[in-house]
Amino acid sequence: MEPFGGRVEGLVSLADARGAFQEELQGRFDAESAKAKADPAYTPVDSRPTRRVAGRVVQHRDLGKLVFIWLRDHSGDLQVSLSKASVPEREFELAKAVDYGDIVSVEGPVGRTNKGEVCVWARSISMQCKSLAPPPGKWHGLEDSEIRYRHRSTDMWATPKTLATFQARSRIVSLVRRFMEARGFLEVETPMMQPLAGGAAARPFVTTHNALDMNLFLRVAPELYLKRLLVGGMPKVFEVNRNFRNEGVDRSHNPEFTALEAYEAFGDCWTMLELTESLVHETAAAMARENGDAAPGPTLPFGAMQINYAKPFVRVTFAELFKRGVGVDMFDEAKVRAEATKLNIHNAATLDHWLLVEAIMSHACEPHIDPTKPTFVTDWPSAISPLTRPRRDDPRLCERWDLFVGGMELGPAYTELNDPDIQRQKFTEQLKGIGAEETTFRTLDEDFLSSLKVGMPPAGGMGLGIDRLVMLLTNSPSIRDVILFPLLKKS
RNA sequence: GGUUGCGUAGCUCAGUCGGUAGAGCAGCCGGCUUUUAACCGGCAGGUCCUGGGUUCGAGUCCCAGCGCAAUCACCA
Repeated sequence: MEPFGGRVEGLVSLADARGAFQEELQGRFDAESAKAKADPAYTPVDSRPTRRVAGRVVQHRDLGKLVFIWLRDHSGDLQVSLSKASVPEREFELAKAVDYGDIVSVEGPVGRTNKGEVCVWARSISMQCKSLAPPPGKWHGLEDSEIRYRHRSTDMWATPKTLATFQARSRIVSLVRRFMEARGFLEVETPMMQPLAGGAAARPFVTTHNALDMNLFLRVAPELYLKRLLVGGMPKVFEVNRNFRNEGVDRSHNPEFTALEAYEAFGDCWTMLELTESLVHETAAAMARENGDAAPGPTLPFGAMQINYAKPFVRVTFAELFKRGVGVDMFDEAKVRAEATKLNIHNAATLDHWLLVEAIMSHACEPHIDPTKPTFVTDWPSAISPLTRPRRDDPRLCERWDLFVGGMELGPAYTELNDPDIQRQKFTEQLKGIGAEETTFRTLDEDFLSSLKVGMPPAGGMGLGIDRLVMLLTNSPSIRDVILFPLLKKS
C-alpha cells in the first residue's frame, strides 16, 4: 500500500457530496434493498449519485463487519460508511486500520444510514497520507493555547473554530478590498523597509542592508509614503499590509499586524468617517448574513457582548467624553493636573498639560465608551495629533477622530496637514522632548517635508486595524486567534 | 519589564495533611453489519516543565529559571 497517496481526479468537497444526497433516490434504493432481502436472487438497482471525496479522519468506529469513518475537509465533516460486503477485502482491512489524523479518499453512492445520517457508502477507500504525528484531542479540538499557536497546522484541522475563523478572515479582507475599490480607491504597495521610521510614534524594528551599508527600519506605518502618492497625483489610494511595532504583546497587540490605511484627496476626516462607518457596517452585515442574521442593523457577538453595527455609529467629542469621564473641563489646566494626581498618573506634577489630558482620556474616559456601540470620538486636541490639521475655528482642537468598538481602538482618521511649514514646526516640537534612545530612530523626515513643499492636495486619511476588525467579526477574544502564526517566545 | 495564576500519560484533567503515579478518551490485542463522544473484555502507557534546596521521604513545601495565560506598564 502506498502510504502517501497521489493525484486524485474528480474530487468533490464533503459539503458538495452531502448536497448530492437525494431523498427520492434513497427511497427507491431502500425499496430495491427490501426486494433483495425478500428474494435473495434479486439484484438491487442503486441509482443514488456517486461521489469521490477525501478528508482527514476525525472519528473512527469499527463495528466488526461495518465501519463508520468521519472525514473532515475545508467545507465541513461527512460520514463515510463501509460495509464488509461492498468493499474489496484489502480495502476493508484498511478501513478498519485507519487512524485519527490520516487522510483518505473514498468513492461510492451518497446515501443514508438506518439512523438517518447522510453519508458516502464507500465502494472503495485508499490512503492518501498516513499521519505519523501523535493525534490531538478528539472531541473538543486543542485547548492548550501554547500548542494551538505553536502547531497551527494541527490546530486548524483538529479545532473546527480555528479553520472557520481564518476562512472568515480571508473573506473579510477580500470584502475590504472590494469595498475600497468600489469607492474608487487604488491599492498600492509602499516600502516595508524604511530609512526613517515615520508616521507613528511606535518603536521600530531595525535591520541592516549589507551592500548599501545602511540601517533600515521595518515600517511602523505607511503614512508618509502614501501621502507622497497624493503629491504625485494619485487622488485615492489604500494599502492593506503589515506594520511592525517593537512594543509589548497582549490580547490586542501583535508585533506585526495588518492595517488598512487610505487617503482621499480633497476629502477630510468627515469623508473618512462616512467611509469607515460604511466599511465596518458592511463587513459586519456580511458576517451577520453568514450567521443567518439578515436583520438590517447587524448584531454580532463579541465575548459576552452583543455589538450592534447599525448606522449611524455614536459620535462624541473628545471634550465631552473627557468631561463625562472625570467631570473636569479638559482646558482647565489646574483641574486637569489635580485630576491626574488623583488618578496616580505617572509624572502628574511635571508632564505637559495635553499629555496629561491624553493619559486621563485613555485611563479614565475611554472605558466609559459603550463597547456594544461603535463610537467615533471626534475633535482631538491638536497638541497630541502632530499630523492633523487644526480646526480653523479653534486651533486647540483638530480634525481627527478615533473609532472604538468592543473596548478596542479600531483606528484613527485625520484631515491631513498639508502646510509644510506647520508640519516642520510640529515635527520639530515633537522631537524636542525625546530621550537619547529615541533619537536613534526618530529624526526629521526632510524628504517627506520636501514632498509636502511640492504640494499635497488637502486630504482625509484613515487607518483601521484589520486584525482587530477580524477579532470583532469572528468573536475571537485574542489577536492571536486571528493571526495564523502569531509571534511567540522561543520555546 | 512588574504582579498573579498555571505547567502531571498523545489529548482533557484529578491527585486530600508531604507517605506506592490516577481516570476518561486516544493507542495496542480480541469481539460486534447501523454507530453518532458507539459499546464490551483485556493490555500497555510517566523527565509530574527544568535545575537547586528543605525532609527519613517532594507531583505536593521553598528558591531560581523556562513556557503559557490574565493584568498592569509601554504603545501620538
